[in-house]
Amino acid sequence: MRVLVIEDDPEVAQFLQRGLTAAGHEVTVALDGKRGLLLATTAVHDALIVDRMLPGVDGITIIRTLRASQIMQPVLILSAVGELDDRVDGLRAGGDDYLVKPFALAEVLARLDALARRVRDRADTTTTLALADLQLDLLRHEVRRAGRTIDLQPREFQLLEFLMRHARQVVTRTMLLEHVWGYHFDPQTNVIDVHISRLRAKIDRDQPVPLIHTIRGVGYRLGLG
Amino acid sequence: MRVLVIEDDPEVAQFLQRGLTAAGHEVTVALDGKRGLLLATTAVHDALIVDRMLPGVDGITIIRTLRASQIMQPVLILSAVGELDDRVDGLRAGGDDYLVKPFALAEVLARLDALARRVRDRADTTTTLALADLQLDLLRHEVRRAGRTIDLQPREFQLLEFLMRHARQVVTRTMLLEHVWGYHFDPQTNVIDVHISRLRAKIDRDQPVPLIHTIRGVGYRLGLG
DNA sequence: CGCGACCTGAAAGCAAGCTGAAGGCGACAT
DNA sequence: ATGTCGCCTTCAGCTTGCTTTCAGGTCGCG
Repeated sequence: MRVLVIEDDPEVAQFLQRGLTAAGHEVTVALDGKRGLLLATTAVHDALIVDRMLPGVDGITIIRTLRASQIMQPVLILSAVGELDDRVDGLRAGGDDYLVKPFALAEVLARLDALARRVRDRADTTTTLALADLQLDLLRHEVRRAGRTIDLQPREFQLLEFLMRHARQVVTRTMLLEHVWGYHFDPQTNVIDVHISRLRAKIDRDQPVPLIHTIRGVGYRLGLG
Repeated sequence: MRVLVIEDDPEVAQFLQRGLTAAGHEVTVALDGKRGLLLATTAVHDALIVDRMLPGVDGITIIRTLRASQIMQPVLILSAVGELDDRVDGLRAGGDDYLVKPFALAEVLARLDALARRVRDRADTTTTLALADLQLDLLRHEVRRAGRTIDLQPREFQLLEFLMRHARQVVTRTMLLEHVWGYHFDPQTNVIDVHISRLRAKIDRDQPVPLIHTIRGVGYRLGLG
């Protein structure tokens, strides 16, 4: 696991570097906020450990900046004892966990593992789209509703995939034509209606709760309610 | 900015009322939780200041109830000193910021501003139009008033969207004909009246505060008062 | 190479429900 | 008091979307 440590206290920094390296992680250390931010945005890491108090760019600011740039690596925040407001601010800014100095190495490792696990879980779900009791496995090319496997035609599968990637949002006919059919014009036929109808027959038929909803004059929406 | 203060200590309540009013805000005070919840759900506010400890309905309960009803006004929580778990609970329940007694007026004002800014930013990115307890989600094509989902016809939706994009402004009949109907002439019928009527029936019926107002001889205005 | 199964998209019939026109009533202002 | 303006209801026409059927094309298998 590649870990970036942003910590200005050289003693703490070295302690972390040694401990984490010994535990089999690959560690990069930044001794001030500016350099830390640079490394965080340019190099690749699996997790960040950031001190709350830093010279130059503040720890909270670093997290905020990263989150604003859609960089979602897990962040473990370090803080001096008893800084109550810090804790709240840190978590609000997008930190994932909090550790108060002084801390034991074992604790750092444990929290790091927990963060990594959380991220991994998140990553696993990217090959699988899910909504309510409907699941779509992209790798196995398989669709399930309420536990039953459902056979879909290629076009139907594409259609459902697009709908699930935009779950709960309204999807217009134009969007469907563009992304599912690859048309950049209106074919002047009711292809969409037909395939929605076929998809409905397989997904929603015999189900107590329909998932495909028509928004008259606009398009369709996949979701509850 | 309209602020609802829910605080049972009359001294603190008065302190806030005076200070906020002096700073140009419009302040409503509720001295107990029950009345506070009533006001929060019926009247319209830009922000709430809620005491953590209240007789009757608890502060955390109020927040939870509001959030469950999809009322997302920013909430600033007040709490006695050193109640650490409270702070966490409050934020978990959906509070936006925390202030520990005793506090300076300047701090209240600063946090209030910060909350307002944050909410404004949030609104920009989620493509959601909001006015009072009325929300219009363009992405999901969904309208909610006081937490209840409302079904609108396409034309009604367009009409409401236009009104919300010009909230608090007077919208003339000509503007509506042009932007909602696409007419560049007067159809000599009462189409607008009809649809305003239908919209009112869905938006304002059974609501304590009407949002659609007629400006006789001019047009309509969406807003309070 | 030929046959058959199957997928896809077009067309037509049908049902639902949205829209806009008209008329009567009520409210407001002068 | 009276006229004007706006509100609400009704109703018919028509748009919109759903479903079924059919034909062309493709792929796989023998």
